[in-house]
Amino acid sequence: MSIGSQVEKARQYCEQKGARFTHLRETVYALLLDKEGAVGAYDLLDTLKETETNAKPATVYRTLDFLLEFGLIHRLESTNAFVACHHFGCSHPVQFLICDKCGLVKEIQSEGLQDTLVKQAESYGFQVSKQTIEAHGLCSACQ
Amino acid sequence: MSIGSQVEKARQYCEQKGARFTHLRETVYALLLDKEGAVGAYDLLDTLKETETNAKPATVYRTLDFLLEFGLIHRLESTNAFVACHHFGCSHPVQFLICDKCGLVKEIQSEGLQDTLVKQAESYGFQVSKQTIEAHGLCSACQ
DNA sequence: TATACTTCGCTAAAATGTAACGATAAATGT
DNA sequence: ACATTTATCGTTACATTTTAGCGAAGTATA
Ligand SMILES: [Zn+2]
Ligand SMILES: [Zn+2]
Ligand SMILES: [Zn+2]
Ligand SMILES: [Zn+2]
Repeated sequence: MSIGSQVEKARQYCEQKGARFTHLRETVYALLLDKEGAVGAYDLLDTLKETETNAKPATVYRTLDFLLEFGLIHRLESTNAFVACHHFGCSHPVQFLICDKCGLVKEIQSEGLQDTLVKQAESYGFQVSKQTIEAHGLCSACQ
Repeated sequence: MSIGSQVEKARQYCEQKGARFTHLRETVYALLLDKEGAVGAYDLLDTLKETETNAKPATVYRTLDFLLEFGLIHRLESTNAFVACHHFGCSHPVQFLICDKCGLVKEIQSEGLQDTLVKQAESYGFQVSKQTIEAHGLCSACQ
């Protein structure tokens, strides 16, 4: 799906939920969609400055917070970076394959993985509310 | 196992590998063993300063780097915190259950979980070298 | 318009993490 | 014992990542 139509989908999703998909939010989301991999907040800030000349760290973090809250993007804990989600709306477990050579980030949804984790946790009496699964390695192109 | 004997086990493990288990390293490892949960680097620094008056951020991070390298501790990516490993030596996948209420961190080793992730990754042609699995939620005592 | 609410620009600072360099201290070879 | 090498430590300074606070500007609602 093209970036443009993905952005439109995001706009409709936000407005349907009563949230404003402002120019900043649209711009940042589009920037992230434009990448194969994840982008750090300050790299994002540098890019953003090209069009939004008065962008500051707080600008980026506030915008990222919004996008995170509405599930339009995810945060990679192992690299302090952010990546666009292409299928927001459907609540889904978040699992990533991260290539340490080319930076590619592949978001997967393995129900099996999710189930295995939740079952393991239950066997310890533990109730899972949010999981972080990030596998680092090499993508097929980089091996 | 008591903290003392766990520290001794660590000392022997390090020396057997030709590494020096110095006073600083022992102290930091013991501090981490003494916690149910994970500790941030600067909290650790505050505690460390009580006995090592000239400890600085670099002191802590260098020590943590050593302990990480030898597998005596793990780093939680989702909370920027460190937790002692009680069964170093046996190479094991690293998976955590983290209670968001009381801070308890339970390290588990589910081969099934590891296998499921690796198999999923392989189906995308992806070769995993290191995985991060951290499940947040509530422990049995906190539900 | 009046009102409430959200977003934004800006400043500052907190929290987290590293690089660099010389001084000690320990291991190694003679 | 002595010199040589290596690892660790103390210190300083800096880099990176993230958040708090405040008032101005924009937006919805009545
Ligand atoms: Zn997603
Ligand atoms: Zn790659
Ligand atoms: Zn472990
Ligand atoms: Zn708990």
